[in-house]
Amino acid sequence: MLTQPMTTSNSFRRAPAQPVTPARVTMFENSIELMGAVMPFARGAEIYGENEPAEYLYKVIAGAVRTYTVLKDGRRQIGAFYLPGDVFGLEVDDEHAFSAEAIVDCKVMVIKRRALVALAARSGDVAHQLWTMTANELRRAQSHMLLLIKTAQERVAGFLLEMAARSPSTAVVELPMSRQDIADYLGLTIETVSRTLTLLENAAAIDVPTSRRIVLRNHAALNRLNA
Amino acid sequence: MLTQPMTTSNSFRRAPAQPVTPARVTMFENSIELMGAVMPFARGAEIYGENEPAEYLYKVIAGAVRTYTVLKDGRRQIGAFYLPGDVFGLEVDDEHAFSAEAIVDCKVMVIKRRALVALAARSGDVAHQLWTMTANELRRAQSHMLLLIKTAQERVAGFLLEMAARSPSTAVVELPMSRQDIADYLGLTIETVSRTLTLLENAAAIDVPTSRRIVLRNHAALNRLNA
DNA sequence: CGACCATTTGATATGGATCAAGCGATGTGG
DNA sequence: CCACATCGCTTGATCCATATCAAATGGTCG
Repeated sequence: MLTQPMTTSNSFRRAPAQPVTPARVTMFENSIELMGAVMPFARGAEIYGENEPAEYLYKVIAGAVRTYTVLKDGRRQIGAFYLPGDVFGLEVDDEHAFSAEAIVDCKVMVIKRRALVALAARSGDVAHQLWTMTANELRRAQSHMLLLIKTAQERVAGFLLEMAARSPSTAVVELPMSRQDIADYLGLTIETVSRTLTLLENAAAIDVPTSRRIVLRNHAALNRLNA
Repeated sequence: MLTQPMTTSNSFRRAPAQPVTPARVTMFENSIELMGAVMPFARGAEIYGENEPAEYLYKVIAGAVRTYTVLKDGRRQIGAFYLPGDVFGLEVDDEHAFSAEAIVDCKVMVIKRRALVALAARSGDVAHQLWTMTANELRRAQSHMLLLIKTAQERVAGFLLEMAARSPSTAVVELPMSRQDIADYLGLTIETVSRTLTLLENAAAIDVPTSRRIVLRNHAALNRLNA
């Protein structure tokens, strides 16, 4: 029984886009394929919780995932969004630092961490892949950090450009997440996100045909904002 | 010839405090010792620049280092502070993501990245260490991210607790960095940092006998703020 | 059609930024 | 040794971007 109704559009399939050498990809992907099982998660379902032992790592096959943590006062900070092809939940420690939830109905490949770490001990290539994936997360966290010190316009513009870069089309962004998710990712309120989108629309930088679809009309203008 | 006069207090020596298993430490430290040369850097000197090829990685022996990036509009964001025992400049990519500067006169061990990566390819332990160090950076970046969405009081309290945890004494923090550095680390202005410290002092949470020395009088109160 | 939920829009409040001045420690030259 | 310049820090007054509170709109599903 699913914890949430299987509703609406989970039509967010994309090609993996990891910048690694073909040889390594193949080799590593093969390892994953061998060890991983694909599991479905319903919209809103928890994939793992903060402070739970990190027994698995995960790869998004279809759908979208958010990781987050909740501060003492109830504010939620989203650490990252993961789209098809992205790996998440990779920890060196034995505990997850964030919780993970399915944003929409998802298919996620689940891989035993111990098995992969063991394999890494024998294969330099696998070890290098684990290291690279962690470093990619580090880069992502660092640029997320930079977003958080900017103005609302810069954050929203930066977010849209980031999503566009990860989308099949750099012109149209299909957002799997709600305004609240975006707000919690950017450290803003839902109202400010909404107002800023309206503002960008009025400035002819974007179109918002539906709330979950954003057309980037003027990358230059967005980049200019993205200080 | 030094780029900056050898002035004032660079009396910031601390014991390394990396949470790794003794066996691994020894093994890895030996590798480093073998490959690394200790170099002095004068206060304010650049250790490496953003976008420079990452040929080396570094370990602070004495002093303190900041990494930073400058946004288009001139704002500077400090990525991290590194104290004795900390490793920095470790990249999987071939380029540094941030610039690094000596905050005070420093002694820094410099290690050839290629040599270490090559060693990692043969030694699972070294590979694991590289991975662990990158993961530690990731943790640090993630908690830094969380700081940046908080209020000024929470950020300053969090910063002080972080510094205290890394200090030999958890009660007295000797700050190697200026208010401007702290401000750029916390995403605040120098004025707000100063005001907040005064506020915490008035609230009897801390003492500020000199501007670079902070006495934590009430950890509980600081923790409470650190939402 | 009507209820519900997400999003947008409007009005007001506020925390931190900005602009500006004062203060204290450190170092310099007379 | 003292007067003065400099620099880092603190304090004060005002402004503004974003949060907060509140209401209207719109899309979705029963």
